[in-house]
Amino acid sequence: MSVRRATIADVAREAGVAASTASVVFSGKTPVSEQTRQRVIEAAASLGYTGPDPRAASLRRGRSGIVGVVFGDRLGTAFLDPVTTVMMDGLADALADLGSGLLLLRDDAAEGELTLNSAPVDAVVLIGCSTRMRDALDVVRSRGLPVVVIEGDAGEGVPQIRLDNREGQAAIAHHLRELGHEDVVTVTLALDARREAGWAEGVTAGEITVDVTRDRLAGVRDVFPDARIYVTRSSLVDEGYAAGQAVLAQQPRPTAVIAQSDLLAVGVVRAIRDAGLRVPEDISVTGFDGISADGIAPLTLTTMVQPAAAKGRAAGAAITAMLADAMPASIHLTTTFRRGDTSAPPPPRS
Amino acid sequence: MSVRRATIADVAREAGVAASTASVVFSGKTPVSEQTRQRVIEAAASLGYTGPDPRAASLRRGRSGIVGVVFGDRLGTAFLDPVTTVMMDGLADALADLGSGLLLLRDDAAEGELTLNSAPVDAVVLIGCSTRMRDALDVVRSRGLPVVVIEGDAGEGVPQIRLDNREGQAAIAHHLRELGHEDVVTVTLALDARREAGWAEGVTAGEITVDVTRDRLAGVRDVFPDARIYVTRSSLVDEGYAAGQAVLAQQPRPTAVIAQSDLLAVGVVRAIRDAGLRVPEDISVTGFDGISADGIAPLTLTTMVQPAAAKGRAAGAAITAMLADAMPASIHLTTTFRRGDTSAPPPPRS
DNA sequence: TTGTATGCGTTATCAG
DNA sequence: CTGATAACGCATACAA
Repeated sequence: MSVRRATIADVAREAGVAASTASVVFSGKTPVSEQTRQRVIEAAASLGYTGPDPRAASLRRGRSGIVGVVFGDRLGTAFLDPVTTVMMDGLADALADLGSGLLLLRDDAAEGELTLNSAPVDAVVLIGCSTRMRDALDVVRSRGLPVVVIEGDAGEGVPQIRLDNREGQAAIAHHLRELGHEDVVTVTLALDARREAGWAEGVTAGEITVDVTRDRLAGVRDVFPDARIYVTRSSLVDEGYAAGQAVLAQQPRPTAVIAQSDLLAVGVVRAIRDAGLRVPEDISVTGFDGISADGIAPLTLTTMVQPAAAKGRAAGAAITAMLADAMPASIHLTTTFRRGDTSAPPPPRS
Repeated sequence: MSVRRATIADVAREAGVAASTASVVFSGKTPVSEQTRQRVIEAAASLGYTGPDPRAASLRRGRSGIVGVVFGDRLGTAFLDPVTTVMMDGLADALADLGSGLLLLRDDAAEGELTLNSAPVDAVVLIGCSTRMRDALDVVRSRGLPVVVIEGDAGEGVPQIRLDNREGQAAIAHHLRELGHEDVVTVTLALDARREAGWAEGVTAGEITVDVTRDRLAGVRDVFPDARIYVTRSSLVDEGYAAGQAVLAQQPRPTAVIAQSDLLAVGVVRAIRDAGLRVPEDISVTGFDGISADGIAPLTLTTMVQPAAAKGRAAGAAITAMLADAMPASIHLTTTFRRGDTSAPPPPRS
């Protein structure tokens, strides 16, 4: 069956032209007379030639048309997060304009797997910034590939796509303070790659390697320096539920819970309801992200809405610029406050 | 900065060995004396050489280590579906064992974009089977690439990963019939690429180009030949909600709704509740997929659970086999019934 | 507008 | 265990 595939040389011979001419017919980079074009097309058809071999073309051109996206998580976990999903969609859009495809890569690739330095990519997008991401950065640097970091700090020379996580989270905290809350708990995303869940009182910024977590926590502390802290492993409803249960077991019980993501917030709300308490009458709950958070009907979450698709598109635009040898500036996107009905004044002191 | 990257030839010269020897040091395919290995490693380090250029390597080897996955939808839409997400995770796992990465491709790629025939892929996974998928199949065939189809029929010679959609849906229908239901509505996924929503009474199997939709509908009709049919555009909670509203406007009102996906079912349940009716007392609702369907607490959906991750893994295994020149058999996975509490006997006739 | 020559960076093969 | 050689399939600069 696949004895040997026809090459452009075969096509050229069949059509009676030079290989370079045939090549040009397919790339369209140079004018070709209608007559020879036809001959080449026909020859190709008769030989079952369907266009240049992408491998050879990319060696010659020095470009593969592929952009690598590196995830810290398993793919399934990453895409479980609606923010990531929407962001990837924006990224795919922007890259489609560039004519590039998206190659999914993990940063913990084992021996023999396709890795950042065995993958034919023209550029790389790093998401988040765990410790392992640093290694990824080294690889990318030494290969001289353009790289953009979303929600993480990769040092100078690497454009970033950032969000005003601290300011946004502080805005939520202010909102709660103005409602009269004084005793709040914050439920955070993972602090580091170890991903352990539980109470973490005296944690300092230096111990937190995940930028998003650190910045949002700082925002809370700007307003509530003494907020108790419950750490989760990742942004999942179930994790939020467990956190909510832990919070309810606290004495005294806080009057508000500031969750670092909508998914976590949904879990917290559920836990509160299942315990026979009411949101927001007994406890207020806030989220972060502004995804459509199902599952707490008829309530809607008080949250900060982030432009997730724009984040992806911005990354794509930055990549486009870098491939054109321009050095794009880092981009700072902002969140907007959305008042839902999960926040209200605290219940009267008992 | 990037004046010119070092090549393996530079490294070999620096180390005082032949290029082929240096190559072997990196690939590990042939024994090399410890001494020369060291020399090569050092030479590489001093030149900043980080390993073979993937583009050149893949041209030479004839393999890129990349598997393309073709989606009919936008990426964001595809990953909005939890079944797809989980399946992709399984696929990524299986391919990681193979050492391959996942390239995301769309089947409606425009001019200049990276397409199935300009992408350096070793094999292809097609998901679903819209009409456009047929074109994708032609391309893949003419390039002689191994291809696997998930939940679609690509004709002979193409291994399929299938689900017992018809039998599974019939099992649900039987369950409802045994509870005493006689008047049911089924809320289906999209019939074709046009994706129009609304009632579709006399639709025949021939008019349905989406295999999943057709098969599940057939399952319903095996038990309820006269079931009314409401078509949605895609598997989303909101679509299910709209469908639910349409169903409630029907006269007479059915006693049960068979949704073709859990997400649709959740939407239907919400619509019913918002209309002031109860599930399952007034109307029973069933789903399909067995994903963790949030949003109808405290109920859990009566549904058919499908092995989504296994679907992805099976596809990966099939690809692995084909790349080893074996022709894998098609794989038929089965769903299992899960009784939740959204189904109950119909209310007494009024 | 077409053809000629050259090299992109590797790695398989085989002889030593 | 090491080295010489020959592709892999194409696209570009340049000459005709």
